[in-house]
Amino acid sequence: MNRVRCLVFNAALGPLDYRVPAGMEVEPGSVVLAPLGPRQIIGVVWEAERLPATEVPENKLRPLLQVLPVPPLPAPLRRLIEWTADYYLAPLAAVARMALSSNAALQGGGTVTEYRLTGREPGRITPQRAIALDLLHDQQATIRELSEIAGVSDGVLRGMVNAGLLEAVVVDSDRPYPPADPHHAAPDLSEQQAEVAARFVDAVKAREFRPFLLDGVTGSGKTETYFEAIATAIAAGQQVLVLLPEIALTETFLKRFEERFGVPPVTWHSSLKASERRRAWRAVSLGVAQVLVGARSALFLPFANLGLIVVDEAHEISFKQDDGVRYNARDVAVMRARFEATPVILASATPALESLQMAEQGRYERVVLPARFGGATMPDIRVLDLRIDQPERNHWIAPPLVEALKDRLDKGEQSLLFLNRRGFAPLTLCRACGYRFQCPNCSAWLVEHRLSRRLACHHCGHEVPTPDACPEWHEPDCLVACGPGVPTARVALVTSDTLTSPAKAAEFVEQASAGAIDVIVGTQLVTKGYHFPELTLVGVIDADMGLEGGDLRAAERTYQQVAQVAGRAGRGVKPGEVLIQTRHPEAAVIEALASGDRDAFYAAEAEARRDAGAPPFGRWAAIIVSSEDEAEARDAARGIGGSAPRLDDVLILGPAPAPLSLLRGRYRYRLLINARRSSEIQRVIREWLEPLRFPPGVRVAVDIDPYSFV
DNA sequence: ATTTTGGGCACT
DNA sequence: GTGCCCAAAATT
Repeated sequence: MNRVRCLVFNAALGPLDYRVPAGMEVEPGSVVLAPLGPRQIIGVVWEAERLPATEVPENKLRPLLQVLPVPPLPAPLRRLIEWTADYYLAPLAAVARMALSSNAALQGGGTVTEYRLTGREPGRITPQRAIALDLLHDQQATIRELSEIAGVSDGVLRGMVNAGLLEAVVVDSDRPYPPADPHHAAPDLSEQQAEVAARFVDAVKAREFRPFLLDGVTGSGKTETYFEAIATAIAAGQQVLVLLPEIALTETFLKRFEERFGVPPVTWHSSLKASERRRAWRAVSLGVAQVLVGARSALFLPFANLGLIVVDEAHEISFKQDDGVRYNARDVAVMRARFEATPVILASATPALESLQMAEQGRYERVVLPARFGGATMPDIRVLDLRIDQPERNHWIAPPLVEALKDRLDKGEQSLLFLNRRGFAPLTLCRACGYRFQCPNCSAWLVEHRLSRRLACHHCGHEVPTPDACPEWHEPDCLVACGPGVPTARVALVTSDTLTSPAKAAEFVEQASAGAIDVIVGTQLVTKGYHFPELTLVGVIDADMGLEGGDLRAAERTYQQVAQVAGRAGRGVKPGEVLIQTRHPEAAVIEALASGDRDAFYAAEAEARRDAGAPPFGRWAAIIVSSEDEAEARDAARGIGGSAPRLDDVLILGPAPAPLSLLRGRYRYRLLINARRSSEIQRVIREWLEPLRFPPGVRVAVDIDPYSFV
């Protein structure tokens, strides 16, 4: 009897055993269609040999229906999935699912039918058709995607197909990508760059696990050095995975890649169309995609022949996934490199303390690129004490920064204002009573999107039209948006809300490079990747944001963000200037920034972390309990707290309402666990939670090494 | 997660 | 007995 154990998706179930019918060939990693009750679900064969036939009797086994026409998940990826599930206390199936991230690709090659406007003169035009005609210019996608884009039903679009307004285009999902040429434009490297590149190239040639920490200031030419490693890998017929923290950054990367290799790399991010996703997934799994650049979800793609992994901006906290499987793509990337036996390069101008510590222990090879490439100098950094230089009422910018902005406007140079807060949109409040609008589903304030005249929640997407008056005061026009107060100028907003796609990012870069923008106002996004020669002034609006909050990594993040954004100034021939607004000029972070003493900052930060038992010297974990019913969530959390193990080296805090105590309509409570570096915190939590049972509707999630503390 | 089941209850 | 609602159990 041929029995296999499968991970099944679509369900919160453990592995299930199935019978392999005669004539069907499966092996570990095979993607299969299996019966489950009356349904059919997709699963992966996980174990095929030496299964104990104990628990499920032979006669209960049902036969697998089909092996899907894709290569089995390779052994190194299966090991990675098991490691991730084990380390982050996540269900195996949930992790494995991340590897099968294109349902369409699982059906094999073949074609997808997409539609585009024909440009024919419409005869009968209905309001819905007018909307579609207006919004679908230059779009080509499936009916379902077009109806999403235009906001009309698919019936409208099908009607337009019949009326000849939309035409079908058959797209082959296995059409090859144009090959990248490792010798297309060999770069002119500095001596230092050449040395670094040679070390990477050697590691790729040796095809062994070697983790590198590439530590180089902004503008030192890190990208060029790892491009040489990429060239070596693709010349040897291997695949390369490049992870970037934000999809908005890919556009700059794509340009540089194309200049070096002649063609853009394959991309992977959440806004890919189904047909693109299918094409990329298949090319990766068949081993024909040479270089794939993507966001953290690309990490679990089933590469057939991986030869190198690069994690750029490796310090970025967006590599930490904060829902579903809560993994840190930076760390998992290193594990993947270990299992695949390839080098991995973590590149950053401001490495995470954890990464520096690994380098110090000799577990990562630290590679340093100190000089700014092309002779550009580091900008002058000046600290503005907001307690002395106070901004005008309802404005954020201190007079000296306003003066500096005006000066750049007069000279025709560009400025950048950096807000290190989530979302730029100004807070809308009533000028009379101070009323603020709160999201009904989340414990968060709504922020204004001025273009659409709507108030929106960043967490759940709840939106309402901006009202004319405060609901408490009823005075018309009493609502004001507290804005930055930028002097009259052509201003561009750069946030993850405005740059939602690579195309929009490209448009912004083009405008800014052409000098069509005087002042760029942005959040984290603007801190890296962009290179504008006319940008000579950087203003940091509020360097203190988060410093008082007690967040474990607040100081490090502030340091990283300000150092990165400062690196935007003076990248051309003109020298740059950076003004930092703060209420705490005496804080270690601010002093380190002002004096440019990076080592002093890291030393102070390491000391603080050691005292707090925080990573990399101690370990934290969180247990998050959520339910739509607040009392139910609280009771479940108390139940967990009540059965907490008493251990000498493990400190358990809470339960307390989680930082976002209401998120997407669910009430959340949290317990925090702090333990020594050497303790097996995962085992403790597993044994603690395993015997507990919760009412349906209560979800319990574990976050190993959480990033959001506030 | 989704579907099936089975118990309790009102109604005929 | 039948229909209906809801909670509990099963899904290999």
